[in-house]
Amino acid sequence: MKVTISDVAKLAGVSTATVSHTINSTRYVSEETKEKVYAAIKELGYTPDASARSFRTGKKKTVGFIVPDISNKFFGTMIEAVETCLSAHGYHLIIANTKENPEREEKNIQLLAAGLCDGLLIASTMEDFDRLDRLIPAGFPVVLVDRVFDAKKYSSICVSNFQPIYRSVCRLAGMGAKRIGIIGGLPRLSSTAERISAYRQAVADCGLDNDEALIRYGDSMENSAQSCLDELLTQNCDGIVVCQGLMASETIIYMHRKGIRLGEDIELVSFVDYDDNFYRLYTNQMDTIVQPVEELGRAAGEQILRRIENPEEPVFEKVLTSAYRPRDMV
Amino acid sequence: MKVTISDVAKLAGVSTATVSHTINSTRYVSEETKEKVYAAIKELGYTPDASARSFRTGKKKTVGFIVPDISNKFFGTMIEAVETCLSAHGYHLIIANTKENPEREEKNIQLLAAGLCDGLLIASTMEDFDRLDRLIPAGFPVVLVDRVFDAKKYSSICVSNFQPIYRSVCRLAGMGAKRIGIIGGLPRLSSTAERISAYRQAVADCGLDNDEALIRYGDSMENSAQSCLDELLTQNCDGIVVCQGLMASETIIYMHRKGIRLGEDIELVSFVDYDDNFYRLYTNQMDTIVQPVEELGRAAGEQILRRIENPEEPVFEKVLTSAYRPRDMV
DNA sequence: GTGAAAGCGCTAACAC
DNA sequence: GTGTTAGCGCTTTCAC
Repeated sequence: MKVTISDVAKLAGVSTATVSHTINSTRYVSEETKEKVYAAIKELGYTPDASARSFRTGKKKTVGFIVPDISNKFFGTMIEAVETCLSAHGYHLIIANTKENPEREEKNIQLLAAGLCDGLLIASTMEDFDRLDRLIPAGFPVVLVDRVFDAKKYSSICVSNFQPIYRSVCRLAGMGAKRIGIIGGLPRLSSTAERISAYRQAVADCGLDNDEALIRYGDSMENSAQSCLDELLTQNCDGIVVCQGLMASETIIYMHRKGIRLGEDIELVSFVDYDDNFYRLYTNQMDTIVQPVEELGRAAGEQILRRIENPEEPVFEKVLTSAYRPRDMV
Repeated sequence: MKVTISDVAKLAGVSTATVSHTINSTRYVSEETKEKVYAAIKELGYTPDASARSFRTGKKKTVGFIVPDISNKFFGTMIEAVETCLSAHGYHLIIANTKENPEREEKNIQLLAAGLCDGLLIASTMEDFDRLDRLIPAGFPVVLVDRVFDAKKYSSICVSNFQPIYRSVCRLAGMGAKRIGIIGGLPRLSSTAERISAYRQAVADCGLDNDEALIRYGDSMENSAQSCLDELLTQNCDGIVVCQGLMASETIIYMHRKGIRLGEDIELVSFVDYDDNFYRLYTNQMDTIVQPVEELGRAAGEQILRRIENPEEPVFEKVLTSAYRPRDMV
């Protein structure tokens, strides 16, 4: 049978209160009493029941993370950073995968906010802030990660998207490109919107061909870049900007297969995944943009812990910056 | 304030028992009572408290997964498959990252087994089965994943490692290689041991150079392959077998940098990560071994659910097979 | 077809 | 310096 705190108390000849205070260091207990308690605990092999404890205290010591795509290296690395931060503070991480599906996100948020976690990290795939907002109980600690909304209701950690894309277009123009295409992520996401608007502005500023057909959207999942590339090539692109790591590697493979040489037949700039070996071989043929994923994860972890332990603090927003890496000079 | 089941009962004019039975469909409730209950729930915005529920029932509806390296694509894909399976059955996934550190594994197992989860999936980094075994409360549902032990105490899902490595060596020999090196993973892991023993046997069977200096071990983390490769090249290897995906991509990059041509200057076979674009460009220059990661994750999820819901079933062992992909004929 | 009430294991307020 | 005890929100047995 399960051994409870009263078994320990009985064997140690003390009250349950003393046992509780001993193991939690929550009030003074004399050395000799402590020893008796620990001896009893050891003898019985007692472990405090975590669910009784969270029930009683209302603290679960867990944080939920709503992720759009676990198997994506960008989020995998982020999850790792989040977990490292949380476990250092005695918290556990519960993962929910949405596969960029708003319905799944909806269901998961409800489930996790209903007493399973103390707080929620959300990299949302929703277009509509109100739809997301409605799912969250008043006062429940939430931090938005990577994808944010105009409404500044929740704390957020994200990466600035405007500058690197603007610069990409300018650099491609500087290399002589005239018709620059762009492959964005899901159109409904804030990050995509920001990137596309940077693209438009740079195209205008640099006096390049302004053509809606040059703007394509993928879904950042497997095999979504290919059709975009087909379309862009029929538009006679001489430069391409890709907004996401997985689609970047698909682009490189596509060019390879078609015998199109990067940096010669076509110029490429792309967001790439941090620490993915794939890109190491192409850094002399294309510019890359690297997001500070680990920092994103760490900051998200720190923020949600703050909100959990101190819910009254004002909303906090952090915008990190990506590293723009011009191609290596050969 | 928090709305509880008694608030609902009061407003609906019924007992808490009826509310509970209504929302759980656990005994007959008349249509009109049901309606009253649901109306009250809606009016008050009631959500049953998950931790009270798990406390009461003893069921947490969560499974813990002890993972050696979350950011590794192999495990990322596996986690995704596990999560998909669990969430389809109303379970949540709690992730703990060990970074191949036995102490972290020890701590995490204790934490997760102490009332946080209904069961545990473990891809262990331990060498010693007893050390692992001691951490697990009697009767606690556990399924070992990917890395197993000789003691058949727990159910397990793994991939056979012998045959693909044996075949690798034979194929390289068939291409004329005489001095075949191998880069294994962490020496303490069952998977590594199995692979190295397959290598040894094939080397003997094919009459190749049998030289301990040709056997190197990496740790499957970033930048662990390089020093192994340096050593193997000074041994005048003409064929190399790499036992892990991340180290495989490092090997390819290494060869690139040194100007060593795969399939010409040196022959290569490697375990590669499922669905990683990186390898797509090299399938005509090397043989690849692809493990059924998704199936591994799915099977692990299914198995742990079975053990949770039916703990008396006998121990179950499943061994999946990897796909050996000879290089593409050009 | 429904209600009353016990009690899961723990923490913490109050009492001494 | 330690003990007594109420009660967290829910499920479930027993009773009618």
